[in-house]
Amino acid sequence: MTKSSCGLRRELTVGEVAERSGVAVSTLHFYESKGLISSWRTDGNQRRYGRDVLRRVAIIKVAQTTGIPLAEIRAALETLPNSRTPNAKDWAKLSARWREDLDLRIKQLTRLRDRLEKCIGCGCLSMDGCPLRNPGDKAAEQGSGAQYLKPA
Amino acid sequence: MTKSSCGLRRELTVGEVAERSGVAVSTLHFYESKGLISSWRTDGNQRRYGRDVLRRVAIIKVAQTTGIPLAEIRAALETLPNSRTPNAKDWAKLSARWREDLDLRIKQLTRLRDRLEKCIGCGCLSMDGCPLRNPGDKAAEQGSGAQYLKPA
DNA sequence: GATTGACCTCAAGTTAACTTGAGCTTTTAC
DNA sequence: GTAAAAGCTCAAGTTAACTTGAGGTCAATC
Repeated sequence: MTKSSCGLRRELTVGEVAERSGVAVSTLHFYESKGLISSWRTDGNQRRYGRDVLRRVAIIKVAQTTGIPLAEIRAALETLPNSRTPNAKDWAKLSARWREDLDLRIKQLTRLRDRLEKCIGCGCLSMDGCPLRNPGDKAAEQGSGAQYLKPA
Repeated sequence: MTKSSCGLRRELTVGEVAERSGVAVSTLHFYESKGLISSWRTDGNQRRYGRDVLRRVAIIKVAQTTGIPLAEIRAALETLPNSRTPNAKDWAKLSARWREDLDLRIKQLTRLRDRLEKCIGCGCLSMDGCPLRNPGDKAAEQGSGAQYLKPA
């Protein structure tokens, strides 16, 4: 902080990124180990980040609120160019990708809500043919873990 | 199955419940251990379930698709009377409770989608004041685990 | 120049929601 | 009446997404 009063210093330390992005240092290490973000090292082996890491982290967190697992987020982030700093267009593509997911998820939840309204009071929920139980409930059928919108 | 051709036999074995509800036997054991469902035992120590367990399981699975954790689901299920078999009104109350959650969740996701649209392409995402990052992002700020709609 | 705070690595712990497995008992079916 | 199928218990394993801890280094400060 004292090192330079220039607000546009290029490199960020892990602590700075943590503070500005609101995630723990350990989480940043973790994300890096998972390939979600990247850094380079100083002579003393300390991580340094480019400013776009802040946006990446922001995106990661936003995507997570929709229920998208890190693996999916990682895959999406990999579509960003890593030879150059991603520009507005690159981010917009990502945005579009998730917008679809979000739209789908919203649609699913809305349908679910309407069915809930219709079905829960009646007897059909325990029957095989209940619209609440059956189509659209595929995700729930598949074993463990948190469900989320399917990649496609 | 052969024991009685009467479709309305009261008691269900764990295997029957598993088959009809689409969850594994181990999952039913697990739910029971977590207090989400209950059963009584035969002389031979085997579980027997009332028919309403099917509805409970259905409800559990439906609630899970919205991202509600089992602990929350359990709490909601506890509002059901356990002295008697829940009736339509009881289930309707549950329905209402989750309907609110669903509405909220849908609203959140919709807002998120709109913000994503507006923000991701521009530079604000990396800034503290970005509407995408800040209000409504409380859930994401709080450490680990899958985020979901807050109980209230 | 020494102390203190920020970093580093790597292993292990944590929570949710289950699944798998071992070893043993009950039922059902032929 | 016996063998296979279905159950039971309890412990341990699994995945995701992190956190915590131990033990050691780097760097900014008085």
